[in-house]
This record gives sequence, C-alpha cells and structure tokens, in this order.
Amino acid sequence: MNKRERHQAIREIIGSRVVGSQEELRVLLHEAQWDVTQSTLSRDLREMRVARMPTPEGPRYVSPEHLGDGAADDRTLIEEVLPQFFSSIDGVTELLVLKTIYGGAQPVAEAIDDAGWKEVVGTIGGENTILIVCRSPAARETLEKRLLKIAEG
Amino acid sequence: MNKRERHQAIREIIGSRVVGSQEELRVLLHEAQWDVTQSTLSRDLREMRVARMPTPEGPRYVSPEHLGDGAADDRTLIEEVLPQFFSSIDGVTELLVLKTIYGGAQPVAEAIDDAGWKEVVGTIGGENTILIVCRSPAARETLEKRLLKIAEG
DNA sequence: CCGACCCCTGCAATAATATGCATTATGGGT
DNA sequence: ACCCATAATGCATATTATTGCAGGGGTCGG
Repeated sequence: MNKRERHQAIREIIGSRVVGSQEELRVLLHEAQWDVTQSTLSRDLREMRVARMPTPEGPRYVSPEHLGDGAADDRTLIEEVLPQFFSSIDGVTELLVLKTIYGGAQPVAEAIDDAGWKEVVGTIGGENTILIVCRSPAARETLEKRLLKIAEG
Repeated sequence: MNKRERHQAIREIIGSRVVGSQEELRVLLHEAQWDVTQSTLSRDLREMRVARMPTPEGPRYVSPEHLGDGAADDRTLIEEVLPQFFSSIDGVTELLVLKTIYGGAQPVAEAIDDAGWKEVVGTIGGENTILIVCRSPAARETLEKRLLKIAEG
C-alpha cells in the first residue's frame, strides 16, 4: 500500500501500452501485484493529472508530461554545432563558461551532454551561455582546450 | 448545422474558460446560438481529440496542444515530481547536477526551491539539467543522498 | 422526380468515472 | 506503547460519457 510507487507503476503502464479505462488499468495493475479498486485509480489519475483522450480507436490515458516526447529528434554532434555557434570560452575552478551566438547555447549544451565526456558533471544552457560543471579544475583545463580545438573547426 | 464552425466555437470556449463536463459545454454553446445535444459533443470532442484532465478542482477539457500546460501547475511536491522525472545525479564540491528527462528540469527545480532545504543556496534549471548550488560539500553529499532516495520513490 | 447513399444528429440504453461516507492504515507526539 | 490527527481506501451510488439505432436532410446519377 504505497501510493507513490503505485503512481509510478501506473505511469509505466500507461506509458508503454494503450489503456482505455480505469477497469482495464486495474486489471493490468493486478497482474503486477497491485490490488486496488477503480475508485482508487480514479483518485490516482486525478492526482497525477493523467488525461483521458478520446480517439477514433477509443479513449486512452496519457500523461501530460510525456506528450512532447514524439518531438525528440536526432542527436547533434559537437563537431558540427560548436564551430557554427562558438563565441568564447572561460572558466574558474571546476566551472567552465562557454558563450555562443544567440540561440546557440541549447544545441551546443545538448551536444556536449551527448558526447559523454567524463570530465563533465553537467551542463546548463541559457540563450547564449552554457555553464559546464567539471569534475575538477584539471578536468576543466582539459575540457577547455578540447572545446577550443573543436571550435576552430 | 456546420460541424467545422462548431468545432471552432468549441475550441474557443474550452480555450478561454474552464469547462468540466459536456453538459456544461452544451449550455455555453447554447448561449452562443449553437444548439446540439451532449451526444453530439461527445462525438465532436473525440474528433477534435480534446482530452479531459482531472484536477483537484474538478475535471476540465483541454485541447491536445495545451495538454502539457497543467503538468507543472501546483505539483510542487518534490516527492511527487522527482520520481517521475529523475534521470541521474552527480556533483563536485558544493555543486550538485541533477538530470531529468527532457522538460523535467523546471518543475523539479521549482519543487526543490519550495522544499526550503537549508543545504540549498539556489537552483538553476535548464531543459533537462538542474544546477543546485549547495552550502558546502558536506551539504551536497547530504542532499545528494536525500534526492536519490526520493527519486526511487 | 426518384432512389441510393451518404453524413449528421437525437434519443435512450449502456459503460465509465467521480464521490459521499464509513473504515482502516500511517505517522507524530508524549 | 498509546492516542490522536490525517491520509488512504473500499463500497455503493451519483454523475458523466459513449454508443447502437433510427430518422432527417443533403447530393449525385439516372
């Protein structure tokens, strides 16, 4: 009887198959050892704000936050985007600040994430500035040189 | 008796106010000189793929393109929002980098702010990454463990 | 003008969801 | 360990949505 875990289970189910009614969901949950009534599911779905969307093939439940997932496109290579957007780079301790032309921060930040470099703890991109958190000051220096090299083409 | 125009009228109504039932929508349409039964509206809403999203204040109809809107509304509880979006966590010194699924950074950052934890100096959220500035490396470790625990449900 | 064939709609029956109330679990505080 | 306050749940039922069916217009080809 753990509501939070059950919510998670519900998300996984409605995210991976077509669920058209709360009764149907109840059966699917039952197969996964969750045993609750339709009433509870009605309340769960409200708390989770799961919407019921009618379609020609019948209604289906959809998590609002997963609706934009279809928009996800192909990954971008850092070698392609950085020379195109690069403006300047600087940093202190384990922080690296990379500036790009306007609008370039997001794609570049994404490309850096995708590169999967071990020196990188994480990146945050605004409009034209990216903050890169590095694992150490030494890692920052390594990364700074690498990015500069890539930026030059 | 023009279905297309009626659909447009429906879009305008549900886009400009809260509509909680088809009967309610029927009355509103009636005030705008559209006279149809609830049955017809059920069919219209299906053709338009208008979803019904339950909320604490009662159900409401939302156009598909606005479906994600309510997701981050007042669900500021970190326990609710983190398991849903969590991807990974890492950090250095007093910086903690939390990664989420795409689009999850904002709501989670907001939830962390709302939690009011003393270890947190501040947060910055991008698209799928949150930078959490902690009060000290020790605070960072404490927070990292706590968030990991919450993320697991 | 007449049918044949649509699509659209209302009506009424059926299916699905939401909720008031009573009961049981859960988490603090002492 | 006990008690209280709060939250979670099931049951029965109210509310809401969906749908099978039949009728009303349109349109097109004869």
